[in-house]
Amino acid sequence: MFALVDVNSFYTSCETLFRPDLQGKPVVVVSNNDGCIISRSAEAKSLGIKMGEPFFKIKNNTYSSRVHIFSSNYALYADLSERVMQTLTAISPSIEVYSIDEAFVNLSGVINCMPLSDFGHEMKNKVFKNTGLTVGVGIAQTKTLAKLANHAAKKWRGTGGVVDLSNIERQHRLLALTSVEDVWGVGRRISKKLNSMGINTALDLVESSLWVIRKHFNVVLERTVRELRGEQCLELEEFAPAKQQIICSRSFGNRITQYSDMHQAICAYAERASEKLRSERQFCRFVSVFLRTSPHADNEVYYANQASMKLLTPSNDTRDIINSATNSLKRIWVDGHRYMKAGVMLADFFSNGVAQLNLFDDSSPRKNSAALMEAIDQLNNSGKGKVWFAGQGIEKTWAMKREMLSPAYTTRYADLPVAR
DNA sequence: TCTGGGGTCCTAGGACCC
DNA sequence: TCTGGGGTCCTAGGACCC
Repeated sequence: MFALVDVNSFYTSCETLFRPDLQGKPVVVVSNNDGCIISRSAEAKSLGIKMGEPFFKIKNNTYSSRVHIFSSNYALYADLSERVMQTLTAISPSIEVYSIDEAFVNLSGVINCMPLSDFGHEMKNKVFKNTGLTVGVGIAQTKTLAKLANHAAKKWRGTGGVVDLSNIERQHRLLALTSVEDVWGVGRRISKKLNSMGINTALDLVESSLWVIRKHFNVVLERTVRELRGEQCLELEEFAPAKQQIICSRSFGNRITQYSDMHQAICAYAERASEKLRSERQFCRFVSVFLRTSPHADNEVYYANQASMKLLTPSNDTRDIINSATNSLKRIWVDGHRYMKAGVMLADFFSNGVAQLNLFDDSSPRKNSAALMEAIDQLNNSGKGKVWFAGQGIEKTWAMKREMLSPAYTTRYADLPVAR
């Protein structure tokens, strides 16, 4: 048995946690660069504010003066997420952290101690006690069914935020009430195609033949159907598998038109990507850079391009990554565009041990590279100060917009809330 | 004026091998 | 006239997730 536990309106709840005056009011969090709505309090939802809606479009709506808006504060959300996960880890056999605000919990053996829904309430109460955040809990035989149960726990107040789907009849009743697009793994495209085949509810999907699903779609959807039937196809992944790619990309606060600005941005992204790579204890051989103008600007020529390089030897030295990223940038930069976004992608990873020197590589690996990178990472993680490579510059005129950012309540001494 | 930032998996098709 | 039957690896693109 699995439980899926997730925090209600996670980002928004993190914000109101430290602003009790805003509880019960419409609150939203917008994406990086203050672009789109990405989290809404219940009150904001009932105003009709949609997920993913561009912020500038609702800015001047009649209700907007009543809505409290926050820029994304990932330092805050990541810290609170960790506290939620720690609480769940402490009381359950094992968990898989699935995203910043949700986890699958392994419930094996729990049934010998107490009814599963009681355990669900216990998780909910413990998380609330430790963090002040409210979670929803869905319990079932497979991950996909647990997701469905969680969905129901959110939707119907009478459930008290916990739904146990162990009972097959209850399962079928819920399947009949759920439309296919609310099933985990069924997105917009597939649900449209399913609808055209007369498959509208999750129950329709469960009752359709596996052969037909496999023929018209693929093995992924077949697995979803099996999971909805109670056949476990997806395991609990307690330990995150090694990443296959690392991307660092951002939209710019203002459009970039100067090469020197773009060069700075690419250096900054390359540096951040290298940090992530080292924290994964990996070395990469593939470094790619992309940039693009706005796809929404009708009166401008759209330009998007990407270039990549293969390093002769796998590396996680920031200097190597910056070198090859800026080399690629030179090849795709075109004057005269108003660039909106750019990024750096790393791939083709090697673990420490298998990094092998290239027979024909003239340049020997950099001396003391590992020690230097470790020193930099330690300085930057110590809270004592920040060092960076000169390429990214000091005045980052291209940096993203975060005009409504809340304090780093839990991760910066100066921002600690004061209790009176 | 203004539209996020990450990821994964699968499939089809091309190039190549014997 | 007539052209097999296996494979592998790589890439691009499409679908999905949060």
